[in-house]
Amino acid sequence: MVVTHLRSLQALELALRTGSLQAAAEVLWLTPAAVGQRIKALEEYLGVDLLVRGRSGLRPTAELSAALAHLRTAFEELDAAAALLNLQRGDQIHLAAMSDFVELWLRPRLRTFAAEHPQIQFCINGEGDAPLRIGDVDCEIRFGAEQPAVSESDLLFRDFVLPVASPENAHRLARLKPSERLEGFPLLHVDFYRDDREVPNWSDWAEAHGCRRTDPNRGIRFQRIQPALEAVGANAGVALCGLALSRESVERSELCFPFPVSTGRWSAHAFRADFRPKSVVRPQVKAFRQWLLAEATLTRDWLSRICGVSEQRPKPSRRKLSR
Amino acid sequence: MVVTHLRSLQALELALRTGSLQAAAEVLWLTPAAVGQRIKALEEYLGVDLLVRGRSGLRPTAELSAALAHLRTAFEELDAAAALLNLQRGDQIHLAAMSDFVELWLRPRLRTFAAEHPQIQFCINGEGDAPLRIGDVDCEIRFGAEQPAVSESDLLFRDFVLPVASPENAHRLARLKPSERLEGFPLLHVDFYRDDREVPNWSDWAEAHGCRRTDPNRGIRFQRIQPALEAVGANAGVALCGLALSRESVERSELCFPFPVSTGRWSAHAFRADFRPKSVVRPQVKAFRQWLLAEATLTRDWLSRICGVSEQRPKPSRRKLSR
DNA sequence: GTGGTGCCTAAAGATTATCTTTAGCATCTG
DNA sequence: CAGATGCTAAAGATAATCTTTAGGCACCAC
Repeated sequence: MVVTHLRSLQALELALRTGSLQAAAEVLWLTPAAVGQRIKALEEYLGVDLLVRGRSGLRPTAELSAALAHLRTAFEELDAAAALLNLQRGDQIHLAAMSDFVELWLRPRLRTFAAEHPQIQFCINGEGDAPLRIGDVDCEIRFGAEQPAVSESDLLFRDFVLPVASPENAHRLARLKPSERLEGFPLLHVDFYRDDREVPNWSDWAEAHGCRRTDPNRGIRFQRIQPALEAVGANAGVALCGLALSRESVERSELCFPFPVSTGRWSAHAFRADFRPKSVVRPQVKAFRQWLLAEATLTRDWLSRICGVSEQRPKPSRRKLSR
Repeated sequence: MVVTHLRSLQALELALRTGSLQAAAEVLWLTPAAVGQRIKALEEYLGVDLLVRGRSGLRPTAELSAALAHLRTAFEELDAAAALLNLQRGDQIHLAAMSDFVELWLRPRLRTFAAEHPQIQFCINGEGDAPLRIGDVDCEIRFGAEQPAVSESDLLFRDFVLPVASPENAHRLARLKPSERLEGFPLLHVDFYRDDREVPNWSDWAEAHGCRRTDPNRGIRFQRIQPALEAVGANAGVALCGLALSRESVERSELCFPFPVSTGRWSAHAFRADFRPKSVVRPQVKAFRQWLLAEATLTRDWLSRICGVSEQRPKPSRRKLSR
């Protein structure tokens, strides 16, 4: 009187709807083998074959076809109920990330991930496809020091900070002797890196590289990277800023280096992703994390190439990221 | 996009339909605690209460009530599909048992079990509520020796064999000296016990108890107990037959003992129930087994009282029979 | 043919989910 | 107030379920 093998029935219906065990497996976030097992378990229980596995898709057997219509509507109804209950929450990933990171780095790259996983919805800092659910962040991305207390913390990349300018300004500065370039030139201050012990402010930098400048700490201050870069682009001055989030601008030569790359410094802090342990078991989150680390590696490698000096590699906190 | 927590949703819907976790637990063949856990797991996943546990039944919360209609139809459809797939097989118990045992002992007693478990259907020797499925017997009941190879074999009870007669004949015989009672009196032979080394035939019995009788092995022979007892009841003669299946006849004095009970013998063989290992895990089968053993114990105890001599107790093959 | 690819299956072991058990608490009832 | 009834909590046991890895089979291109 009570239906058993609910998961088997679900796999069965989905396999027929999608046309293959593989496709069903993808939707169910399982391996194809698992889907086959689900179905086989039911077939063995009933002692009857339910699915004809042929080339060019799957077909229901005669025994099944009578019941198939009921199965379809049943799972349609369940989908409807699930939608009302917001049960598809599993497909939603909630991020909290600094807006610089989101706007400059994450959002442009996220398109590739979204293309591969159309059903996954994001809620980033409370906005996005997925509705906001307070206190329910799956992953927080920050720029800071290691926090040993946070178990599932991935180091994405450190930043590489050096003077940057617009092409015009860089060209203008290039005509001056390095030691004279800053004198009288407007300096932009990015407070984003203020707490990083390795990142110099203009005063430190000028002194370290024998560059003359009066009142090196005066000038416009920016809390965030993006407005600072915009100011740089608007020829407002030269900024001491990290490149990690600006690969595209650098590659399009919108952002230039008025001083040798060797005058730059790796940050002590790094962009890090902290995953909630409870979230990290979800296959959707696993997939996102895997993708995030892969993208971060690309950025890290690019940075290393740019600055000519390999960043000290972080000890990779190896964790199973498989499905 | 794919519904998770199917079992939780099932428990939820069922709890609301039946009005209590307990009732739902019974239908699901679970403990109430398990049903509560299922529902709670979903509530915790969603971060929302779904069920108001109040006195006088359960109520859905506002969050749930919108989805409830969909859940209902979903599980109705699943029930329909399950019916077509014969998925309710779990509620069917298939028995193979000697017809004597079925007709004389099991069938009258089975009413009490059926009353407690209305949803369970039986298929006994191919007949009954449940459709026949060959090669799919959950339990076989036989009269025979222990078979060590059969793991899940329960000893129900041994038989106690002694001369039995109808009230009339018993009364008639009582007027003769014990040693003369059989001479000229028709003897009925029950071949049911033929292979049992402990059960005497009339020849053995007559000799053992100093009872004169010419040609003690002649007379009508019966393969089964029931026809033999019917013949006894029809005053066809006196039979050497076991009592285990005949409690009701004895208690209604339809079956009498023309000789002292001390002339009876316990059978070496016993009525045994062999459960298929695969079946014995099913809660329905567990429930039946438990009931069967309890009923068997009643019969064994009654037999012991009747014959005044305690049967040697079988070593109880202790196995977990709990839900 | 021959090798490659896509898709399903098999077997094993690992990992979870799920259940039972036992105890506890609150509410209702006599 | 004692006793029932019904839900909940925590722990441990059990069983379902998944991943992994390997292998088979059909199809297809070369």
